[in-house]
Amino acid sequence: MFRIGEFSRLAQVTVKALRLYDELGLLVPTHVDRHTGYRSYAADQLPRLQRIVVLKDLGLSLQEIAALMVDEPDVDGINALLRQRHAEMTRELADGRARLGRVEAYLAGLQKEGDMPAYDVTIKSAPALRVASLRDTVPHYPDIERLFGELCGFLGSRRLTFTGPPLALYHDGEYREQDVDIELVVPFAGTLPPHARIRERALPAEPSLACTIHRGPYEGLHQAHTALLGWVEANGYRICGPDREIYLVGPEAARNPAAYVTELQVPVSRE
Amino acid sequence: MFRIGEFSRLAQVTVKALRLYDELGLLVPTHVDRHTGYRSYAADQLPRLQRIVVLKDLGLSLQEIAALMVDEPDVDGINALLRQRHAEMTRELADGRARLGRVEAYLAGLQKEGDMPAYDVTIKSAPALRVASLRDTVPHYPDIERLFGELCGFLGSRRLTFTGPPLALYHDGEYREQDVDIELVVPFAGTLPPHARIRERALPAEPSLACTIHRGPYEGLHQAHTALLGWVEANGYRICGPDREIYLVGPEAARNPAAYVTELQVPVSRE
DNA sequence: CTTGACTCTCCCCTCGGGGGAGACTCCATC
DNA sequence: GATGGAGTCTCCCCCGAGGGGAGAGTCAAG
Repeated sequence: MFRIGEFSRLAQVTVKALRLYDELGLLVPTHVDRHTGYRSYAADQLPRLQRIVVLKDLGLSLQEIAALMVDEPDVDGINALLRQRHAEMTRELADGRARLGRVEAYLAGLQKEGDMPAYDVTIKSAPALRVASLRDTVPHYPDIERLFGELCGFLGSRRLTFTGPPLALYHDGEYREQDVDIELVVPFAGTLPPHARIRERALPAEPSLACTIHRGPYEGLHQAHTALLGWVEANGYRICGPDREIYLVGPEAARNPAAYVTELQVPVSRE
Repeated sequence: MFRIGEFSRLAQVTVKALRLYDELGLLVPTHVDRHTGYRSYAADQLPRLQRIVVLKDLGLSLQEIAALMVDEPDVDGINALLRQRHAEMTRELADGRARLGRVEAYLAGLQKEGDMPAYDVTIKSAPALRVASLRDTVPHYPDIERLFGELCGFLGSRRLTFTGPPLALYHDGEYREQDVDIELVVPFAGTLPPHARIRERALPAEPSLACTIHRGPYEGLHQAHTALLGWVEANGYRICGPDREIYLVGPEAARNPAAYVTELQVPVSRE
C-alpha cells in the first residue's frame, strides 16, 4: 500500500490529479483512514490509473472515462467515442493547419509592408435579405450616387422603412474603369409598389464572405478591394460570387467623406 | 451610432464578447449613456473590432491584444508574438498528429483484439538513482530470485534501507530463453561496504520510457513485454536502452503470485 | 398604457487541475 | 517526551473566453 505521494511518484500523476480522480469516482483509493482521511493506494490500482491516463491522452474527458469504466470497461462505447474523437481531431488538425497558414500569411504581410496591414480581413456569413433592387450599367463609379438617390427617393416617397444599410453588388467579374454593371439594393419592410426599374428581390444567404472595412472617401475603395482580393488569394480561397459594398456610413449620414465607413464583402469558398 | 445588438449583428461578434472587450478596455464604446448604461458604438469602430477578431483568430490572447493595441499598434511586438505563436502552433500541430496516430493505433488494437487491450502503455520519465547493483548471467529466468536473495540479504545484513522497489535491467538486446544477462538493482540510502559481486552505481535518469504494468505471476511477463514492444513499434518509437522490470509487489510482499505487480519499462526515443 | 424586444449588471458554469492557506499527521531525531 | 520537517487533509480561488440565465430597467410601436 502506498500513500498518495509515493503513488503519485510511481505513476507520475500529480497528487492533485489523484485526489480529483478520487472525487470523480474514477480511481478510489483501496483504503481511506477513517480518522485522518489519508488515502492508501494498492499497487494493483496502477493498471486502472494507467488506463485512465491513456484514455485521457487519447482525448476523452474524465466524465467520459468515468462513464466507460464504472463496471466492465465498455469496449463498444470506447470504440464509438474514440471514432468520434478521431473525427473531431482530424477536423481540429485541419483547422490548425489553416490557422497556421493564416499566421504565415499575416507574418509575410508584416514583412512586406513593414507595418500593420491597412485592411484586416475576416470570414463572415450573411443572412438572406428581402431587398428593393435597382440594377444598371453606369459609365463611372461616382454615378452610383445618382442611382442611390433614385432608389432611396422612391422608397422614401412610399413611406417604406429601411431595415438595414444599403449595399451594392458588382456583377462584373473583373474590375473595370467604366460601364460598370451595378446592382444597388436596400433591405426594407413593407410592400413594394410596381416601378419600371426597381424590383423586389430575395438576396440569398451567403455562408462565407471575406470581409474588410474601408474608412474614408470612396476614391480609396479600390485599395481596399485590392487588399481583400490579395488576402483571398494568399489564404487559399476562391471567389464565388459578386462583390458587395455595404454603405454603413455614407453621404446621407456624414458630411465629411473622411468619416465614411464602407464594408467590402466577397463570397468565397475553399480552394 | 449603433446599439450593441445591431453592432453585434454587423460584426458577427456576440454581445457577450463585446461587453467583455469593453470591460478589458479592448474596444470601449464611443458613448455610454450615463443614465441607462446603454452602449453606443460608431461604425468607425468596426476596423478595430475587425483587427481584434483577426488577431484573436491568429492565436493571440485578449490580454496580448490589449497590450499591443493600447496606443499605436506595436508592429514589432505583434511580429514577435506571432512568431512565438507560430512556433507553438507548429509544435501543437505535431502533437496533434502524434495523438491522432495514437488514437488510430488504439482503434486498430481494439479492432484486432475485439476487447480492451490487456496492457496500456504510457510514456514516463525516470529520475537518476543511486543503486546497489548485482549483474550476472543466469541460465533461466527463475534464477533471478536467487540473485534477488543475494542482493537483499547483503544489504539487509548491513542495515541499509531500500529507498524504492528493486528493479532488473535486461542487457541482452533481444529475448533469450537461457543465459540471460541480468542486472539486479535496488536504490538504497547509506554507504555500501565492499563486496565481490555487488557494487554501487548511478543509474542515469531516463527522459523517455514506454511503460506498462503486469499483474500476476512472472510466467506472464513475456506477454507484457510483447505488448510493450508492439506498442513501441506501432507508435513510431525506437528502443534505445535495456528493458527494465520494477518489482512493485513481489514474493517478499505477497504470498500469492496472482497478486504480484510488476512494471515494465523500455527507454525509447522518437523514430 | 401595454407589450415585446433590447439592454443592463451580477452571478454561476465550463475543464483539468494549480496554488496556497490553515490544520493535522507521521516519522525520525534530540 | 518534545520538536521539527515532510507529508497529507479539506477548502477556496484561479485560469480563458465567454455562455446561460435571473431580475430589473429601457425603448419604440400599437
